[in-house]
Amino acid sequence: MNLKIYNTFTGKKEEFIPIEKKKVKMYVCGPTVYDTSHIGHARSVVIFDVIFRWLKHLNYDVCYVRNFTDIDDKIIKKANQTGKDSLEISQKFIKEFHNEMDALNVLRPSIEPKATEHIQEIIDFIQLLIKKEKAYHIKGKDVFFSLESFKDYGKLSKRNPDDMKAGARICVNDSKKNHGDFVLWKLAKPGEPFWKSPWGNGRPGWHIECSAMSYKYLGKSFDIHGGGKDLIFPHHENEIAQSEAAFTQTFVKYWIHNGFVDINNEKMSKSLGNFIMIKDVLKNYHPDVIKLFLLSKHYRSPIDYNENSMNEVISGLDKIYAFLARSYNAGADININTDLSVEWEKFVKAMNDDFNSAKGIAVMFEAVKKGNKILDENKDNLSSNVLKDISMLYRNIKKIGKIFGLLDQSPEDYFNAKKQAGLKKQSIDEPEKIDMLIKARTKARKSKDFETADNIRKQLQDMNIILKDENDKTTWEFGH
RNA sequence: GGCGGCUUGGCCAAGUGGUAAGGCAGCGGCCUGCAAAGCCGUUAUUCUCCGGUUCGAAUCCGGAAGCCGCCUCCA
Repeated sequence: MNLKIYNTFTGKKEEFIPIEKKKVKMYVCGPTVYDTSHIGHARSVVIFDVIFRWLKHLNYDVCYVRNFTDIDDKIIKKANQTGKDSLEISQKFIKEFHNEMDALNVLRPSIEPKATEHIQEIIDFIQLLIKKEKAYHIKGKDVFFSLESFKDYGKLSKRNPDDMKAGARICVNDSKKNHGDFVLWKLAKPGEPFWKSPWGNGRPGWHIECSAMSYKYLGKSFDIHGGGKDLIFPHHENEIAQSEAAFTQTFVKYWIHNGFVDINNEKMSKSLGNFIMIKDVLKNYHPDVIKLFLLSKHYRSPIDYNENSMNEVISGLDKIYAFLARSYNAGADININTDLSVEWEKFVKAMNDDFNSAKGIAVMFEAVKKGNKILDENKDNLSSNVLKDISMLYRNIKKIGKIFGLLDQSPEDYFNAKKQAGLKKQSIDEPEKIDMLIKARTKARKSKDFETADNIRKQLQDMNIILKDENDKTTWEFGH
Protein backbone atom coordinates (compact mmCIF):
# COMPACT_ATOMS: atom_id res chain seq x y z
CA MET A 1 0.00 0.00 0.00
CA ASN A 2 1.28 3.40 -0.91
CA LEU A 3 1.39 6.55 1.12
CA LYS A 4 -1.70 8.69 1.11
CA ILE A 5 -1.71 12.27 2.28
CA TYR A 6 -4.62 14.56 3.00
CA ASN A 7 -4.07 17.59 0.82
CA THR A 8 -5.58 20.83 2.13
CA PHE A 9 -5.62 22.12 -1.42
CA THR A 10 -8.02 19.46 -2.72
CA GLY A 11 -9.61 18.58 0.60
CA LYS A 12 -8.98 14.92 -0.11
CA LYS A 13 -6.63 12.13 0.72
CA GLU A 14 -4.42 11.57 -2.29
CA GLU A 15 -1.81 9.06 -3.19
CA PHE A 16 1.60 10.59 -2.71
CA ILE A 17 3.60 10.79 -5.91
CA PRO A 18 6.63 13.04 -5.63
CA ILE A 19 7.61 15.31 -8.49
CA GLU A 20 10.95 13.58 -8.78
CA LYS A 21 11.06 9.85 -8.26
CA LYS A 22 12.42 8.79 -4.86
CA LYS A 23 12.98 12.42 -3.84
CA VAL A 24 10.86 14.53 -1.53
CA LYS A 25 11.19 18.25 -1.12
CA MET A 26 9.39 19.54 1.95
CA TYR A 27 9.09 23.03 3.37
CA VAL A 28 7.55 23.69 6.77
CA CYS A 29 6.93 27.11 8.28
CA GLY A 30 8.97 27.45 11.42
CA PRO A 31 8.53 29.88 14.28
CA THR A 32 8.84 33.61 14.40
CA VAL A 33 11.50 33.84 17.05
CA TYR A 34 10.32 36.64 19.29
CA ASP A 35 9.31 34.60 22.33
CA THR A 36 9.51 31.25 24.09
CA SER A 37 7.93 28.39 22.16
CA HIS A 38 4.69 26.87 23.38
CA ILE A 39 3.16 23.42 23.23
CA GLY A 40 1.45 24.30 19.95
CA HIS A 41 4.81 24.86 18.30
CA ALA A 42 5.88 21.53 19.71
CA ARG A 43 2.93 19.78 18.11
CA SER A 44 3.68 21.13 14.68
CA VAL A 45 7.37 20.38 14.96
CA VAL A 46 6.82 16.87 16.32
CA ILE A 47 4.27 16.00 13.65
CA PHE A 48 6.46 17.13 10.79
CA ASP A 49 9.39 15.36 12.40
CA VAL A 50 7.41 12.12 12.28
CA ILE A 51 6.45 12.83 8.67
CA PHE A 52 10.11 13.48 7.88
CA ARG A 53 11.15 10.21 9.55
CA TRP A 54 8.41 8.26 7.83
CA LEU A 55 9.32 9.59 4.37
CA LYS A 56 12.92 8.63 5.03
CA HIS A 57 11.79 5.21 6.17
CA LEU A 58 10.01 4.85 2.84
CA ASN A 59 13.42 5.34 1.26
CA TYR A 60 12.83 8.78 -0.09
CA ASP A 61 15.74 11.14 -0.30
CA VAL A 62 14.17 13.93 1.72
CA CYS A 63 15.20 17.55 1.72
CA TYR A 64 13.38 19.10 4.65
CA VAL A 65 13.53 22.89 4.98
CA ARG A 66 12.17 24.68 8.03
CA ASN A 67 12.72 28.40 8.29
CA PHE A 68 13.14 30.84 11.12
CA THR A 69 11.39 34.17 10.73
CA ASP A 70 14.01 36.25 12.48
CA ILE A 71 12.90 39.72 11.48
CA ASP A 72 9.39 41.05 11.94
CA ASP A 73 7.33 43.61 13.85
CA LYS A 74 7.03 41.48 16.98
CA ILE A 75 10.77 40.92 17.17
CA ILE A 76 11.37 44.62 16.78
CA LYS A 77 8.83 45.36 19.46
CA LYS A 78 10.51 42.91 21.81
CA ALA A 79 13.88 44.42 21.02
CA ASN A 80 12.63 47.88 21.86
CA GLN A 81 11.06 46.65 25.09
CA THR A 82 14.23 44.96 26.26
CA GLY A 83 16.73 47.45 24.88
CA LYS A 84 18.46 44.75 22.87
CA ASP A 85 18.79 44.59 19.15
CA SER A 86 16.53 42.37 17.15
CA LEU A 87 19.28 39.98 16.15
CA GLU A 88 20.06 39.29 19.79
CA ILE A 89 16.41 38.55 20.41
CA SER A 90 16.07 36.17 17.49
CA GLN A 91 19.31 34.38 18.32
CA LYS A 92 18.25 33.87 21.89
CA PHE A 93 14.96 32.29 20.92
CA ILE A 94 16.44 30.20 18.14
CA LYS A 95 18.80 28.74 20.70
CA GLU A 96 15.94 28.06 23.10
CA PHE A 97 13.94 26.48 20.32
CA HIS A 98 16.79 24.18 19.37
CA ASN A 99 17.38 23.16 22.98
CA GLU A 100 13.75 22.30 23.48
CA MET A 101 13.39 20.39 20.23
CA ASP A 102 16.57 18.47 21.00
CA ALA A 103 15.13 17.59 24.38
CA LEU A 104 12.05 16.30 22.59
CA ASN A 105 14.30 14.16 20.41
CA VAL A 106 13.24 15.91 17.24
CA LEU A 107 15.60 15.66 14.27
CA ARG A 108 17.03 18.82 12.81
CA PRO A 109 15.70 19.56 9.32
CA SER A 110 18.08 19.37 6.38
CA ILE A 111 18.22 23.16 6.14
CA GLU A 112 17.07 25.88 8.56
CA PRO A 113 17.26 29.13 6.65
CA LYS A 114 16.78 32.49 8.31
CA ALA A 115 15.08 35.42 6.63
CA THR A 116 17.84 37.87 7.53
CA GLU A 117 20.40 35.71 5.79
CA HIS A 118 18.43 35.75 2.55
CA ILE A 119 17.75 39.43 2.03
CA GLN A 120 19.35 39.45 -1.41
CA GLU A 121 17.24 36.49 -2.55
CA ILE A 122 14.15 38.24 -1.22
CA ILE A 123 15.00 41.47 -3.04
CA ASP A 124 15.61 39.55 -6.26
CA PHE A 125 12.27 37.84 -5.87
CA ILE A 126 10.44 41.11 -5.35
CA GLN A 127 12.16 42.61 -8.37
CA LEU A 128 11.00 39.72 -10.47
CA LEU A 129 7.45 40.28 -9.28
CA ILE A 130 7.63 43.99 -10.08
CA LYS A 131 9.05 43.22 -13.51
CA LYS A 132 6.15 40.89 -14.16
CA GLU A 133 3.76 43.58 -12.94
CA LYS A 134 2.56 41.38 -10.11
CA ALA A 135 3.83 43.85 -7.58
CA TYR A 136 4.15 47.60 -7.43
CA HIS A 137 6.16 50.17 -5.61
CA ILE A 138 4.82 53.57 -4.79
CA LYS A 139 7.63 56.09 -4.49
CA GLY A 140 8.68 56.68 -0.93
CA LYS A 141 6.46 53.93 0.29
CA ASP A 142 6.25 50.15 0.63
CA VAL A 143 6.18 47.51 -2.07
CA PHE A 144 2.96 45.55 -2.42
CA PHE A 145 1.80 42.44 -4.14
CA SER A 146 -1.08 43.20 -6.43
CA LEU A 147 -3.98 40.87 -5.79
CA GLU A 148 -5.66 42.01 -8.95
CA SER A 149 -2.80 40.61 -10.99
CA PHE A 150 -3.22 37.10 -9.69
CA LYS A 151 -6.50 35.55 -10.72
CA ASP A 152 -6.10 32.35 -8.69
CA TYR A 153 -5.92 34.17 -5.40
CA GLY A 154 -7.86 32.30 -2.70
CA LYS A 155 -7.64 28.83 -4.19
CA LEU A 156 -6.01 27.23 -1.15
CA SER A 157 -8.22 28.73 1.51
CA LYS A 158 -11.29 28.74 -0.75
CA ARG A 159 -11.74 32.40 -0.22
CA ASN A 160 -13.02 34.98 -2.60
CA PRO A 161 -11.00 38.24 -2.57
CA ASP A 162 -14.24 40.14 -3.15
CA ASP A 163 -15.65 38.84 0.12
CA MET A 164 -12.71 40.30 1.89
CA LYS A 165 -13.37 43.68 0.44
CA ALA A 166 -16.76 43.54 2.03
CA GLY A 167 -15.20 43.00 5.43
CA ALA A 168 -14.96 46.37 7.06
CA ARG A 169 -12.27 45.33 9.45
CA ILE A 170 -9.41 45.48 7.00
CA CYS A 171 -7.80 48.76 7.79
CA VAL A 172 -7.27 50.93 4.80
CA ASN A 173 -3.71 51.70 3.95
CA ASP A 174 -3.53 54.74 1.71
CA SER A 175 -0.53 53.54 -0.20
CA LYS A 176 -2.21 50.29 -1.27
CA LYS A 177 -4.00 50.18 -4.57
CA ASN A 178 -6.49 47.59 -3.41
CA HIS A 179 -7.70 46.02 -0.23
CA GLY A 180 -5.91 42.76 0.30
CA ASP A 181 -2.71 43.79 -1.41
CA PHE A 182 -0.01 42.75 0.99
CA VAL A 183 3.43 44.05 1.79
CA LEU A 184 6.52 42.59 0.17
CA TRP A 185 8.97 45.21 1.34
CA LYS A 186 8.35 47.42 4.30
CA LEU A 187 10.21 50.69 4.78
CA ALA A 188 11.98 51.11 8.09
CA LYS A 189 10.77 53.71 10.52
CA PRO A 190 13.42 55.61 12.43
CA GLY A 191 15.19 53.32 14.87
CA GLU A 192 14.11 50.12 13.19
CA PRO A 193 16.61 47.63 11.79
CA PHE A 194 16.88 47.77 8.01
CA TRP A 195 18.54 46.45 4.89
CA LYS A 196 19.27 48.44 1.76
CA SER A 197 17.03 47.87 -1.21
CA PRO A 198 16.09 49.54 -4.51
CA TRP A 199 13.01 50.88 -2.70
CA GLY A 200 14.82 52.31 0.27
CA ASN A 201 15.97 50.97 3.60
CA GLY A 202 13.57 48.46 5.03
CA ARG A 203 12.77 44.84 5.72
CA PRO A 204 10.91 42.02 3.99
CA GLY A 205 7.20 41.48 4.55
CA TRP A 206 6.22 38.30 6.31
CA HIS A 207 5.25 36.11 3.38
CA ILE A 208 7.98 36.80 0.89
CA GLU A 209 10.77 35.06 2.80
CA CYS A 210 9.09 31.67 2.40
CA SER A 211 8.67 32.12 -1.35
CA ALA A 212 12.26 33.27 -1.77
CA MET A 213 13.83 30.65 0.47
CA SER A 214 11.78 27.71 -0.73
CA TYR A 215 12.71 28.71 -4.29
CA LYS A 216 16.37 28.84 -3.39
CA TYR A 217 16.50 25.46 -1.68
CA LEU A 218 13.70 23.49 -3.30
CA GLY A 219 13.01 25.16 -6.64
CA LYS A 220 9.97 26.60 -8.35
CA SER A 221 7.81 23.60 -7.51
CA PHE A 222 8.13 21.19 -4.64
CA ASP A 223 6.25 18.33 -3.02
CA ILE A 224 5.10 19.17 0.47
CA HIS A 225 4.46 22.42 2.27
CA GLY A 226 3.31 22.31 5.86
CA GLY A 227 2.47 24.32 8.91
CA GLY A 228 -0.26 25.03 11.41
CA LYS A 229 -3.86 25.34 10.23
CA ASP A 230 -3.87 29.04 10.94
CA LEU A 231 -1.26 29.60 8.26
CA ILE A 232 -3.58 28.57 5.44
CA PHE A 233 -4.82 32.09 5.31
CA PRO A 234 -3.27 34.49 4.67
CA HIS A 235 0.28 33.20 4.86
CA HIS A 236 0.19 30.19 2.56
CA GLU A 237 -2.30 31.82 0.24
CA ASN A 238 0.10 34.70 -0.17
CA GLU A 239 3.03 32.39 -0.72
CA ILE A 240 1.13 30.75 -3.56
CA ALA A 241 0.35 34.14 -5.03
CA GLN A 242 3.99 35.24 -4.90
CA SER A 243 5.55 32.05 -6.17
CA GLU A 244 3.03 31.21 -8.85
CA ALA A 245 2.92 34.79 -10.05
CA ALA A 246 6.68 34.70 -10.35
CA PHE A 247 7.07 31.34 -12.04
CA THR A 248 3.66 30.49 -13.52
CA GLN A 249 3.80 26.89 -12.41
CA THR A 250 2.30 24.97 -9.51
CA PHE A 251 4.07 26.03 -6.33
CA VAL A 252 3.29 23.04 -4.10
CA LYS A 253 1.82 19.62 -4.77
CA TYR A 254 0.65 18.61 -1.28
CA TRP A 255 -0.35 21.01 1.48
CA ILE A 256 -0.33 19.60 5.01
CA HIS A 257 -1.75 21.49 7.97
CA ASN A 258 -1.83 20.44 11.60
CA GLY A 259 -4.56 21.24 14.12
CA PHE A 260 -4.21 23.28 17.30
CA VAL A 261 -3.48 22.38 20.87
CA ASP A 262 -6.20 23.58 23.23
CA ILE A 263 -5.65 24.02 26.94
CA ASN A 264 -8.44 22.62 29.09
CA ASN A 265 -10.75 22.99 26.12
CA GLU A 266 -9.87 26.59 25.51
CA LYS A 267 -7.76 28.12 22.82
CA MET A 268 -4.37 29.32 23.91
CA SER A 269 -4.59 33.07 23.90
CA LYS A 270 -3.04 36.12 25.38
CA SER A 271 -6.27 37.29 26.91
CA LEU A 272 -6.76 34.01 28.75
CA GLY A 273 -3.11 33.93 29.68
CA ASN A 274 -3.09 30.19 29.23
CA PHE A 275 -0.02 29.70 27.11
CA ILE A 276 1.73 26.45 27.95
CA MET A 277 5.41 26.73 27.20
CA ILE A 278 7.45 23.75 26.09
CA LYS A 279 10.13 24.35 28.68
CA ASP A 280 7.57 24.23 31.47
CA VAL A 281 6.04 21.04 30.18
CA LEU A 282 9.52 19.55 30.00
CA LYS A 283 9.99 20.39 33.66
CA ASN A 284 6.91 18.38 34.59
CA TYR A 285 6.94 15.50 32.15
CA HIS A 286 9.36 13.14 30.51
CA PRO A 287 9.86 14.09 26.84
CA ASP A 288 8.39 10.76 25.74
CA VAL A 289 5.21 11.57 27.66
CA ILE A 290 4.85 14.83 25.76
CA LYS A 291 5.47 13.19 22.41
CA LEU A 292 3.19 10.24 23.05
CA PHE A 293 0.52 12.74 24.02
CA LEU A 294 1.03 14.90 20.94
CA LEU A 295 0.88 11.86 18.67
CA SER A 296 -2.10 10.25 20.39
CA LYS A 297 -4.55 12.09 18.19
CA HIS A 298 -4.63 12.51 14.44
CA TYR A 299 -2.55 15.52 13.41
CA ARG A 300 -5.39 17.36 11.70
CA SER A 301 -7.72 17.33 14.70
CA PRO A 302 -7.46 19.64 17.65
CA ILE A 303 -5.94 18.07 20.75
CA ASP A 304 -6.69 19.11 24.31
CA TYR A 305 -3.84 19.50 26.75
CA ASN A 306 -4.82 18.84 30.36
CA GLU A 307 -3.37 17.16 33.39
CA ASN A 308 -5.68 14.18 33.19
CA SER A 309 -4.65 13.35 29.65
CA MET A 310 -1.00 13.65 30.55
CA ASN A 311 -1.43 11.25 33.45
CA GLU A 312 -3.15 8.74 31.21
CA VAL A 313 -0.23 8.95 28.83
CA ILE A 314 2.21 8.35 31.69
CA SER A 315 0.42 5.13 32.65
CA GLY A 316 0.59 3.92 29.08
CA LEU A 317 4.23 4.82 28.62
CA ASP A 318 5.20 3.08 31.85
CA LYS A 319 3.49 -0.01 30.55
CA ILE A 320 5.48 0.05 27.31
CA TYR A 321 8.81 0.60 29.03
CA ALA A 322 8.01 -2.10 31.58
CA PHE A 323 7.34 -4.55 28.79
CA LEU A 324 10.59 -3.62 27.04
CA ALA A 325 12.48 -4.30 30.27
CA ARG A 326 10.61 -7.52 30.90
CA SER A 327 11.15 -8.96 27.45
CA TYR A 328 14.78 -7.85 27.38
CA ASN A 329 15.37 -9.60 30.67
CA ALA A 330 13.73 -12.69 29.28
CA GLY A 331 16.40 -12.73 26.58
CA ALA A 332 14.77 -11.03 23.60
CA ASP A 333 16.95 -10.82 20.51
CA ILE A 334 16.93 -7.09 19.89
CA ASN A 335 18.23 -7.31 16.33
CA ILE A 336 15.67 -9.66 14.87
CA ASN A 337 14.13 -8.74 11.51
CA THR A 338 10.45 -7.94 11.82
CA ASP A 339 9.54 -6.69 8.37
CA LEU A 340 7.11 -9.52 7.77
CA SER A 341 5.33 -9.42 11.12
CA VAL A 342 1.64 -8.57 11.47
CA GLU A 343 2.39 -5.73 13.85
CA TRP A 344 4.78 -4.05 11.49
CA GLU A 345 2.42 -4.43 8.59
CA LYS A 346 -0.35 -2.87 10.63
CA PHE A 347 1.89 0.00 11.57
CA VAL A 348 2.97 0.62 8.00
CA LYS A 349 -0.65 0.64 6.94
CA ALA A 350 -1.54 3.16 9.63
CA MET A 351 1.32 5.49 8.76
CA ASN A 352 0.66 5.26 5.06
CA ASP A 353 -2.90 6.33 5.71
CA ASP A 354 -2.17 10.02 6.17
CA PHE A 355 0.28 9.46 9.03
CA ASN A 356 -2.21 7.95 11.45
CA SER A 357 -0.04 8.05 14.54
CA ALA A 358 -2.95 7.35 16.89
CA LYS A 359 -3.48 4.03 15.20
CA GLY A 360 0.26 3.43 15.19
CA ILE A 361 0.31 3.85 18.94
CA ALA A 362 -2.50 1.33 19.26
CA VAL A 363 -0.29 -1.16 17.42
CA MET A 364 2.39 -0.65 20.06
CA PHE A 365 -0.07 -1.39 22.84
CA GLU A 366 -1.37 -4.44 21.07
CA ALA A 367 2.18 -5.72 20.85
CA VAL A 368 2.73 -5.05 24.55
CA LYS A 369 -0.38 -6.94 25.51
CA LYS A 370 0.43 -9.85 23.25
CA GLY A 371 3.95 -10.02 24.62
CA ASN A 372 2.95 -9.82 28.26
CA LYS A 373 0.51 -12.62 27.70
CA ILE A 374 3.20 -14.84 26.26
CA LEU A 375 5.54 -13.99 29.11
CA ASP A 376 2.83 -14.73 31.67
CA GLU A 377 2.04 -18.06 30.10
CA ASN A 378 5.68 -19.05 30.12
CA LYS A 379 6.52 -17.48 33.47
CA ASP A 380 9.20 -15.46 31.70
CA ASN A 381 11.11 -18.64 30.99
CA LEU A 382 11.13 -18.87 27.23
CA SER A 383 11.86 -21.70 24.85
CA SER A 384 13.64 -20.62 21.67
CA ASN A 385 10.41 -20.78 19.74
CA VAL A 386 8.55 -18.44 22.02
CA LEU A 387 11.58 -16.27 22.45
CA LYS A 388 11.41 -15.51 18.78
CA ASP A 389 7.86 -14.18 19.17
CA ILE A 390 8.88 -11.99 22.06
CA SER A 391 11.88 -10.72 20.14
CA MET A 392 9.66 -9.76 17.25
CA LEU A 393 7.31 -7.85 19.50
CA TYR A 394 10.15 -6.13 21.31
CA ARG A 395 11.78 -5.13 18.06
CA ASN A 396 8.53 -3.89 16.55
CA ILE A 397 7.88 -1.62 19.48
CA LYS A 398 11.40 -0.23 19.25
CA LYS A 399 11.05 0.30 15.52
CA ILE A 400 7.77 2.16 15.94
CA GLY A 401 9.44 4.17 18.66
CA LYS A 402 12.15 5.11 16.20
CA ILE A 403 9.62 6.52 13.75
CA PHE A 404 7.96 8.53 16.51
CA GLY A 405 11.25 9.57 18.07
CA LEU A 406 10.22 7.73 21.23
CA LEU A 407 11.62 5.01 23.52
CA ASP A 408 15.15 6.09 22.75
CA GLN A 409 16.53 5.38 26.19
CA SER A 410 16.75 2.17 28.17
CA PRO A 411 13.86 1.28 30.44
CA GLU A 412 16.33 1.47 33.30
CA ASP A 413 17.19 5.08 32.47
CA TYR A 414 13.55 5.90 31.96
CA PHE A 415 12.46 4.56 35.33
CA ASN A 416 15.49 6.07 37.04
CA ALA A 417 14.70 9.47 35.59
CA LYS A 418 11.18 9.02 36.84
CA LYS A 419 12.43 8.19 40.32
CA GLN A 420 14.68 11.24 40.37
CA ALA A 421 11.82 13.47 39.30
CA GLY A 422 9.63 11.89 41.97
CA LEU A 423 12.18 12.43 44.70
CA LYS A 424 12.38 16.06 43.76
CA LYS A 425 8.64 16.44 43.61
CA GLN A 426 8.13 14.79 47.00
CA SER A 427 11.09 16.73 48.40
CA ILE A 428 12.79 13.57 49.61
CA ASP A 429 16.41 14.45 50.36
CA GLU A 430 17.47 11.09 51.74
CA PRO A 431 16.58 8.35 49.32
CA GLU A 432 18.78 6.00 51.38
CA LYS A 433 15.99 6.05 53.91
CA ILE A 434 13.74 4.33 51.44
CA ASP A 435 16.24 1.53 50.95
CA MET A 436 16.60 1.14 54.69
CA LEU A 437 12.88 0.81 55.13
CA ILE A 438 12.70 -1.73 52.36
CA LYS A 439 15.51 -3.73 53.96
CA ALA A 440 13.69 -3.72 57.27
CA ARG A 441 10.55 -4.87 55.53
CA THR A 442 12.34 -7.66 53.72
CA LYS A 443 13.69 -8.86 57.05
CA ALA A 444 10.22 -8.77 58.58
CA ARG A 445 8.78 -10.68 55.67
CA LYS A 446 11.43 -13.34 55.97
CA SER A 447 10.46 -13.93 59.57
CA LYS A 448 6.82 -13.83 58.50
CA ASP A 449 6.16 -10.73 60.53
CA PHE A 450 3.67 -9.46 57.98
CA GLU A 451 2.20 -6.84 60.24
CA THR A 452 5.50 -4.98 60.44
CA ALA A 453 6.05 -5.50 56.73
CA ASP A 454 2.66 -4.05 55.86
CA ASN A 455 3.16 -1.11 58.17
CA ILE A 456 6.36 -0.23 56.37
CA ARG A 457 4.61 -0.52 53.06
CA LYS A 458 1.94 1.84 54.27
CA GLN A 459 4.54 4.26 55.52
CA LEU A 460 6.13 4.35 52.09
CA GLN A 461 2.77 4.57 50.42
CA ASP A 462 2.22 7.83 52.23
CA MET A 463 5.26 9.11 50.36
CA ASN A 464 3.58 7.95 47.12
CA ILE A 465 6.03 5.06 46.93
CA ILE A 466 4.72 1.78 45.65
CA LEU A 467 6.55 -1.46 46.38
CA LYS A 468 6.86 -4.38 44.08
CA ASP A 469 7.95 -7.81 45.33
CA GLU A 470 9.50 -9.90 42.62
CA ASN A 471 10.99 -13.24 43.59
CA ASP A 472 13.49 -12.31 46.29
CA LYS A 473 13.87 -8.69 45.19
CA THR A 474 11.79 -5.71 46.19
CA THR A 475 11.76 -2.72 43.91
CA TRP A 476 9.85 0.53 44.18
CA GLU A 477 8.53 3.38 42.16
CA PHE A 478 6.42 6.46 42.55
CA GLY A 479 2.73 6.35 41.85
CA HIS A 480 1.12 9.19 39.96
C1' G B 1 -21.81 37.51 6.96
C1' G B 2 -17.97 34.10 4.11
C1' C B 3 -15.04 29.50 4.41
C1' G B 4 -13.69 25.00 6.98
C1' G B 5 -14.03 21.34 10.78
C1' C B 6 -16.00 18.42 14.84
C1' U B 7 -20.05 15.40 17.76
C1' U B 8 -18.04 7.30 18.81
C1' G B 9 -18.68 3.58 25.90
C1' G B 10 -17.25 6.99 32.59
C1' C B 11 -12.90 9.76 30.20
C1' C B 12 -9.26 9.96 25.91
C1' A B 13 -9.37 8.07 20.98
C1' A B 14 -9.03 4.94 15.92
C1' G B 15 -12.47 3.71 12.41
C1' U B 16 -14.71 7.12 5.16
C1' G B 17 -20.04 1.12 2.77
C1' G B 18 -19.69 -5.02 5.39
C1' U B 19 -21.51 -5.35 10.89
C1' A B 20 -17.55 -0.90 16.73
C1' A B 21 -9.16 -0.78 17.30
C1' G B 22 -6.27 0.95 21.31
C1' G B 23 -5.32 3.65 26.03
C1' C B 24 -6.94 5.36 30.95
C1' A B 25 -10.42 4.55 34.89
C1' G B 26 -14.11 0.91 37.26
C1' C B 27 -15.81 -3.98 38.57
C1' G B 28 -15.06 -9.54 38.97
C1' G B 29 -11.26 -13.34 38.58
C1' C B 30 -6.10 -15.62 38.15
C1' C B 31 -1.39 -14.59 40.40
C1' U B 32 0.48 -12.83 45.54
C1' G B 33 1.46 -13.91 52.79
C1' C B 34 -1.06 -9.21 51.42
C1' A B 35 -0.01 -5.94 47.51
C1' A B 36 2.03 -3.85 42.86
C1' A B 37 2.77 -5.27 37.83
C1' G B 38 0.82 -8.55 34.24
C1' C B 39 -3.07 -11.61 32.24
C1' C B 40 -8.39 -13.13 31.64
C1' G B 41 -13.45 -11.56 31.81
C1' U B 42 -16.76 -7.37 31.97
C1' U B 43 -18.72 -1.99 30.47
C1' A B 44 -21.56 1.21 23.11
C1' U B 45 -27.01 -4.36 19.41
C1' U B 46 -24.58 1.06 19.00
C1' C B 47 -21.69 5.78 16.91
C1' U B 48 -25.76 13.96 18.66
C1' C B 49 -30.87 13.88 16.45
C1' C B 50 -34.38 13.29 12.13
C1' G B 51 -35.13 11.65 7.21
C1' G B 52 -33.08 9.29 2.59
C1' U B 53 -29.84 6.02 -0.69
C1' U B 54 -28.28 0.75 -0.16
C1' C B 55 -28.88 -6.27 0.49
C1' G B 56 -26.00 -3.61 4.15
C1' A B 57 -24.07 3.14 6.94
C1' A B 58 -20.62 5.51 12.56
C1' U B 59 -19.03 5.70 7.52
C1' C B 60 -22.70 8.30 1.43
C1' C B 61 -26.85 12.24 0.61
C1' G B 62 -30.44 15.97 2.73
C1' G B 63 -32.07 18.50 7.12
C1' A B 64 -31.79 19.96 12.54
C1' A B 65 -29.12 20.87 17.21
C1' G B 66 -24.61 21.69 19.85
C1' C B 67 -19.38 22.82 19.82
C1' C B 68 -14.94 24.78 17.49
C1' G B 69 -11.42 27.09 14.09
C1' C B 70 -10.02 30.70 10.20
C1' C B 71 -11.46 35.40 7.89
C1' U B 72 -6.40 40.59 12.12
C1' C B 73 -0.45 38.63 14.48
C1' C B 74 -0.63 33.39 15.67
C1' A B 75 1.78 26.36 15.25
